[in-house]
Amino acid sequence: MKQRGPYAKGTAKREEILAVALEVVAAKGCRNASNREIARRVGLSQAGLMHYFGSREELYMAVLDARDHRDATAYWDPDPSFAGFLRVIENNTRVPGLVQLYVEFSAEASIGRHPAHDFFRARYERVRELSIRSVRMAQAGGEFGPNIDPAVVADVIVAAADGLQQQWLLDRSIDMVARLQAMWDGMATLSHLPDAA
Amino acid sequence: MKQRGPYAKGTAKREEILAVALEVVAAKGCRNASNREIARRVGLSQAGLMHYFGSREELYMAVLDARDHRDATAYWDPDPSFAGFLRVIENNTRVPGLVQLYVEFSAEASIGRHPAHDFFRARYERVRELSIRSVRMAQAGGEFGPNIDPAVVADVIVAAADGLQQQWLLDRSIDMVARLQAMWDGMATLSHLPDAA
DNA sequence: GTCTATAAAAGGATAGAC
DNA sequence: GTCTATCCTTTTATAGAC
Repeated sequence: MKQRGPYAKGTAKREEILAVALEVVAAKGCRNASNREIARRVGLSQAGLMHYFGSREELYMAVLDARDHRDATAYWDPDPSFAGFLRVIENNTRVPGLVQLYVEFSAEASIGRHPAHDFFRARYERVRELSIRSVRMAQAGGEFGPNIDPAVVADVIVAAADGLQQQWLLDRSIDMVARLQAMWDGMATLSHLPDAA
Repeated sequence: MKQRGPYAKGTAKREEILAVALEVVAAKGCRNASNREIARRVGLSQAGLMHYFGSREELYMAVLDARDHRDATAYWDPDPSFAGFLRVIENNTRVPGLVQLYVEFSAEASIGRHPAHDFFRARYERVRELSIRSVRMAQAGGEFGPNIDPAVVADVIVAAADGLQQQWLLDRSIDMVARLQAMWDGMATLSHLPDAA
């Protein structure tokens, strides 16, 4: 995985910036994190930082994108099921900075003309498709019955995961995985009934 | 309900400020809304605005608090059930500014030392209790069976509602009520099984 | 690739007059 | 209650040297 050639240093620095950005966000929140402080902590001037990421928004998008790629490699790709999804959530409890950034920045970006608006819309579509796929897998395996719309289940699963992350930020004792599991079981049961949604 | 006496004008102005704050947040998002613009739109100087609300955070807390009181009066108090909860959600689709503010500001406040941190923790506790109560009511009425922890259901319901609001901000065609209803039905079904959570 | 310097704006908050 | 005036801070972003 190691980078070679003339870009090795630049790539390493980029990685370092992404990591430090996360620390600052974890400590002060995304709204009150500043490029200046991230630059200072990474041993760069603010202008130096902007050389790597053209704007605050691009930086945060890059952080979240890197996370998604790591999660895909570690959890989704080897196991594109609900169990894999739960592992992603469980892993999130180890990176509170990322959860803080995701919750805060995606909320900020939900306004119409935000620079990251399309980024989050596209991300949501992707996650939704993955989630639908996991429901279909469960249907194929018999865990879920046929009498439920996978899209409805997927939307609710993703929504609950997002909402639980908000709750978890306020109270770290919340067991996100257990609650998602209970919900999944409920929807699975419902899907076997003849008159399900 | 009309205010009398020496505070009538001050109260009316407060109300006006709360409403205008909402418009600005709806248009630019909570992060990029400024006290200056809110003040300008309400025909006040920024210093004048600060006379009513000591800080940006207090203003936004007041907006959300007023909403909660309205919702309680209109929906919760007459009907503290899941149906009442759904009516609150359905009503939210008519006030996108409030949803934007809630999602964005609560995310910002989830950081430890934020001025509104305690406000949101307390609010979450309140909503959670209400939600638990609605599950217990459903158990008493037989819609829910006894084999499920009302707190687990309540947490997931609240989480899904929050998460669906995020989704809805990005895509207004999402039917939050239908999805919450499907989820509720799933948990209800599960609760009748002997081996539920 | 990194810095210095600086722009240019906006932010929240306060003091004190009326 | 409201304004003017002002403060100080902070922000992102750019220009141009090295």
